[in-house]
Amino acid sequence: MTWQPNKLERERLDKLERLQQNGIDPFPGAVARTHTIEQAVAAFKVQEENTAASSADPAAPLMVSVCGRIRSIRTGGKVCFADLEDGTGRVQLFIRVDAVGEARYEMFRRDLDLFDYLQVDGQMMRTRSGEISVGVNQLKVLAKSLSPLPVVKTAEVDGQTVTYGAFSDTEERFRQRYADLASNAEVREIFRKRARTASAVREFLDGEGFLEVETPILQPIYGGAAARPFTTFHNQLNQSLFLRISFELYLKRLLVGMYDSVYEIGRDFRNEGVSFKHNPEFTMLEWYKAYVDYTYSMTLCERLLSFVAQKVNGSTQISYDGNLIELAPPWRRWRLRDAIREMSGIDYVEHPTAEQLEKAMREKGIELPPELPWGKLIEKLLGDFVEPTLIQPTIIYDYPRDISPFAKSVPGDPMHVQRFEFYISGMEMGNAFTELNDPLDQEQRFVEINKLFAEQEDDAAPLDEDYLRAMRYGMPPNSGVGIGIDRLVMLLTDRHSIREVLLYPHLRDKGRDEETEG
RNA sequence: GGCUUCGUAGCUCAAUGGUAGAGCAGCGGACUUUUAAUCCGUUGGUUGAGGGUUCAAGUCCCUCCGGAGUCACCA
Repeated sequence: MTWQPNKLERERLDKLERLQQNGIDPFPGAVARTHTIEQAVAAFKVQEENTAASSADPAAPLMVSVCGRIRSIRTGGKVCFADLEDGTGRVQLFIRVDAVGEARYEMFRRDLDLFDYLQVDGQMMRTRSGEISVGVNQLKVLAKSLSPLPVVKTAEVDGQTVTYGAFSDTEERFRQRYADLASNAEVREIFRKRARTASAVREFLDGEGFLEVETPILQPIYGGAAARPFTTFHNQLNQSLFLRISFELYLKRLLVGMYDSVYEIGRDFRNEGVSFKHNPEFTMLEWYKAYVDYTYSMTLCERLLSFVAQKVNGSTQISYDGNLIELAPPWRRWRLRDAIREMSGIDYVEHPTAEQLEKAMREKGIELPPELPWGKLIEKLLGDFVEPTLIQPTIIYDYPRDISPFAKSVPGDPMHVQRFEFYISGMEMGNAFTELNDPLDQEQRFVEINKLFAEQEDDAAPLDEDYLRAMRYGMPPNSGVGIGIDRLVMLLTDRHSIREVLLYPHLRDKGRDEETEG
């Protein structure tokens, strides 16, 4: 134990001791709660309405026992007010010395602190100013809070809620997420929405006849996306393993195994830089469905996001970064070539080699690292000129073949494949193909992509022979989609950093020196 | 990884190179319907860490740690 209590904490330790000396267990076990705070308040309102309607004899007092954390205290000589909060809401406590007795009243004033957990028994009532409260008859400490949380106060000023002293230090909020959650109710709401997002996705896909599956996170060969992996090691098997960078290849094997439609929601790991939209581990949704092509997937994406937004926020319209965004179908569909031509003035089809396209881009004054492959140049045009403008949901489709090794060609167009990405608020939200199911073509693509990588002096993903073997048994035509769930949650909660929608975003280690001391 | 910027009391923030401060919280007191409760009094600091310049450093310089932003990376 390396805890060195600060002055405030020592004060609380003293109170803890006083409670114990008075025979009070500050961390008792059993709790008899009759209502959540939300339930207690709701039941009281119902009772009030009934009483008003009947205008007969006043109803018997509504007795409740509620539990929660003390969020604020306003002490008086003979009467105290406090706010108690649990996971469902907040209610005021009205504590009179005559009701709880001198001893308990003094205990409350002297030895209880903000953020202690409390059980109170009493009747629901309204104070003179009309505030719904619990008129407390008995109170019991459930858990002493030894370290103080930030004290947040709010006030109504000109109809606006103004917050004072909110816990807002980004770093500490993420390092001590528990304190962030305890202190900031709106942060708790983010993760409720996140949970609703995941369950809405499942509800929708289950309803469409998809089967939810789980595939390996530890993989002997990684693949299915363009990313550097994390590596790890299995001691007993004496085997190097990779944390998956996508689910793609394992899910498509299941189509060979004759499941028609499968999906997985889970964690991907990519050993790359972090940014407002990148975390080393993130939650991905991928689905694959047999006998359809990417036009079907476009429709399903539109329907899925509308459904999820409706479930999570009660509307297909969302407000993000000050923009009103309509998720209901149909979304704009824009061919990649047209989008780039229109926004950048460059028609890459007229510059069909990397050398030609690079020259055209440099003539436009675009700065480029040397020797990018053709498809990467096109991605750069997309990222620089098109992506930031795509505020309303937009499906960009038909991508260059050389950066899309798992997508089927556009018939009669050797340059393009049946791939689309959809963008909302300038952010890539999903990536989809008509999946390549020709094992000979797939092998050729693997070879091509590895060659491309070799030229870039980058590590290519190892060739997955087993995946090719699976495909040789026969894979039905199909289309698959990958959607970043974290980014979707960002959209639905109007948060502009992925860290805000991850309970424990990755942060650099801090204070290692302190640990080595002990 | 590059560049920019930030790090001061438990929390939110001040402080021309010149005695480190405020509000909230805490502690003591007053108050039987308060609500950012109010009123009186009061405690609280290795200014992220280390070095340097200076008579004097929270402030200027260097290194390191951490955060944020941005660029790069992200078949």
